[in-house]
Amino acid sequence: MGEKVLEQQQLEQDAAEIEALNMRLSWVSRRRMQIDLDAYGLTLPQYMAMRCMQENEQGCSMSDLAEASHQVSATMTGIIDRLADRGLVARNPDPRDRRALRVVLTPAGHELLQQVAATKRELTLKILSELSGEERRAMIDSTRRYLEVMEHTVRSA
Amino acid sequence: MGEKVLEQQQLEQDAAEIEALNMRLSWVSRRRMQIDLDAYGLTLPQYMAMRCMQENEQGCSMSDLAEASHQVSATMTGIIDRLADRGLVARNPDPRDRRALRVVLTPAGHELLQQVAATKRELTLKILSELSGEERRAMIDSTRRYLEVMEHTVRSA
DNA sequence: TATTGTTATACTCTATAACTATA
DNA sequence: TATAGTTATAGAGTATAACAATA
Repeated sequence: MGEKVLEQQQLEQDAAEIEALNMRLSWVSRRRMQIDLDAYGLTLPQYMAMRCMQENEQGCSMSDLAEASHQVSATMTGIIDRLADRGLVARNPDPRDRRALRVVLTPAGHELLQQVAATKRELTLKILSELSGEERRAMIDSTRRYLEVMEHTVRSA
Repeated sequence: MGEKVLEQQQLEQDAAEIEALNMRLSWVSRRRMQIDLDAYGLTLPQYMAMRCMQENEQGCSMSDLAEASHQVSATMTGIIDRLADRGLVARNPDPRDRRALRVVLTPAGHELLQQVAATKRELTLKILSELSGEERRAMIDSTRRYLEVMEHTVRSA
């Protein structure tokens, strides 16, 4: 009975720990984002859609938006309806394809996203101020590494 | 112009990086949990409620369950209704207080949770097998540290 | 024929307000 | 009077299936 058995035990123990931490992290980070967005009357799917438009100056098709948030396009219709009702986004025709749309942020939409960003930045800086520079780097590196493997398994699922 | 300015720039840059990573992590870990649960026809709120009962042998009151998932009790009624319809949980009377309930897992509920745990464990081990023991420890430590500060800011929000 | 997007429908989660039964 | 839980109601997100317009 050797190192291999001990190694396996350690692996199982780490797995249990990772699972517990991940469940809490999943909850708390979702909760944290929702708190940030509540103040602006935005839901998470709405924010995700707006961020997608922010990164594409020429706008996004409904299919683009659906794919970016891993949803079917029928779901996206309702989300964009509600954002459009509030004047945060607009459905423009696609000059290249008369079936498609170019959904874009309105000036009000851009303005709102900037306010959200400022709020989030303030809270992030508050968190980070409790950590040393080294701790921050360690956190960033291991989070990135963790994401890599996580995203790999989600994609292949 | 000295170290302080450079430090501040580094802090801002780290903040931007943390925010981007956190958003992806929030999404991917939620997605990952949902994939695991889909196979068993469970939603995330249902699973959270069942886990709460699993950790309390004598059962949970509706208020306990609501508080644990940060929801109002009226929301919990619907979630427990659906679990009870499937025979996974049961509403028992509380002998101490005739207003209250002791919601418990049925044998079928326990059985299902064990199947879910096995599935999750298998995937977790697959992820961890791609990392060295040192990498795993680093990940666990920094995730725990990250959670600490995150949970602190969520609680105080 | 295939694709883009919407409509119709149904289910789950979420919250608020009104209510019943008990403490 | 206060608390535990449900019901009624409304709105948001999610998916599937059927559909219109266009490619």
